[in-house]
Amino acid sequence: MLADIEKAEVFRVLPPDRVDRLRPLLRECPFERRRVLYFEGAEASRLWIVQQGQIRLYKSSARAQITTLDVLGPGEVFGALAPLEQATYSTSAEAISDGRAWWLPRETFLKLLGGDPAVAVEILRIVSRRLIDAQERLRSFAYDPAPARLAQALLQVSTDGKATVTRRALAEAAGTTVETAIRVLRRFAHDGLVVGAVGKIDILDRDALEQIASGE
Amino acid sequence: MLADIEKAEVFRVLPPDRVDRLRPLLRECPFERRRVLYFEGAEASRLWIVQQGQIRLYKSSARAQITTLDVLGPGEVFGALAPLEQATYSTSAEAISDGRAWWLPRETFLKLLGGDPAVAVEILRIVSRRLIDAQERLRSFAYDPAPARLAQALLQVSTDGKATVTRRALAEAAGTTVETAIRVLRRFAHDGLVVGAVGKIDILDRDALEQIASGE
DNA sequence: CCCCGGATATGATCGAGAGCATACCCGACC
DNA sequence: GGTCGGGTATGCTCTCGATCATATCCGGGG
Repeated sequence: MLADIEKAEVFRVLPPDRVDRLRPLLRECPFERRRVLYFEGAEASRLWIVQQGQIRLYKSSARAQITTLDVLGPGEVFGALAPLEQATYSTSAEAISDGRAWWLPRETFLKLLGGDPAVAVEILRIVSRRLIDAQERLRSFAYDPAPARLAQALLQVSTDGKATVTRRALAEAAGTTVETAIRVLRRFAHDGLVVGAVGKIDILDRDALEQIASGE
Repeated sequence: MLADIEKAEVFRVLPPDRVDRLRPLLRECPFERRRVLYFEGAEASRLWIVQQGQIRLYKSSARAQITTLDVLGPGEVFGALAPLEQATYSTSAEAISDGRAWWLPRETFLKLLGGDPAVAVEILRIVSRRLIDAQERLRSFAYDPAPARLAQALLQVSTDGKATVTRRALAEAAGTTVETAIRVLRRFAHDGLVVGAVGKIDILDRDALEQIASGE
């Protein structure tokens, strides 16, 4: 839970008085698990900031194939980040837990961007980091086998050795199928690397997983 | 060939006098085909701008597996784009033709960024677009079969129905092997979609290729 | 002129993983 | 208590594409 937007990654850089002027412009929006905040292709009218809970950004193809691109937690921004002409969301956004978000109109955000280099540089920093991540995942998707990608996804979502995540969610983050995710995780469990339960995986041997994640 | 940097995507937004002050800070650097401008992981000390020729950004894994992430032409920027603390290049950059580039020191660029919202917003626009592309490619790599990815790569690099590209280069852009690229392109040729030569592919049926690229 | 490296081409093999079917478990809800 | 849906589990099959091997063509350099 994030008490205030002054802690959010976008607005950290602003002096307190600037944040104060911003506060009345923000709307709050509670969301429940599975709620889709927006779909890919819709008009990108809002910049969102997670206050509480988690949001995943994903893309879907034909035949219900889904790729999870990013999972965001409190303080992280998403939505109408790009100052591009064609203002449509490039991904869909779905809540993976109950929570709460702020949003502000794209226009307001763009004005903010153009008015203050600090904000623009901060957003650039955020987007750059995501680009670098995406490029690394691209390399991984091109050449790493499914177990490596699953190990990466698992390490990614785990916080201190524990991951609350279904096999399906892992599969969608790793670009594979539920069946493969289940089989690979069973093998990990058999080899003593993890212990699995329903919707939950505990990591026993992080080093070994990292080994596998980096391609043996 | 780009006559002047005022046409480059980064500096388009600057008024002429700002560009004039910038000009003395730029260095020129000629490069020949296959020259590597920098390697992934090296200190990101320069922002580069293509003046003439083409540069590809790529990542390599173990066993000489290479993924081409982007191909840049005149006016496009690359290199130390991200205002992050750990200033290392996140990809390698190699010339795929003879050409020429400008560069300016990362510090100079960062000062420029912080000093002018217009520049920061422009860079943000560029990086955002690349992020959106990378995300779409990620989806594609996760689920599209090799022929679809190859068709995409071919359409990407072709300029009005003609592509000057080797099978290997296409394979590296599509995340597959040379052999597969060759076989798939042969099939395309057999089906009358393209005609191939050494280092060159002409598109005959763009619609059909787009059909295949989007997953049949 | 010969040699070498890179590009294209093609055959043979083989395995990872997708796809499909089925089954079990369990919590939610009627 | 019964039903239903989602998550996990497992077997079987089959295809795509990676891998390995080999061959041809061609341009450039000694």
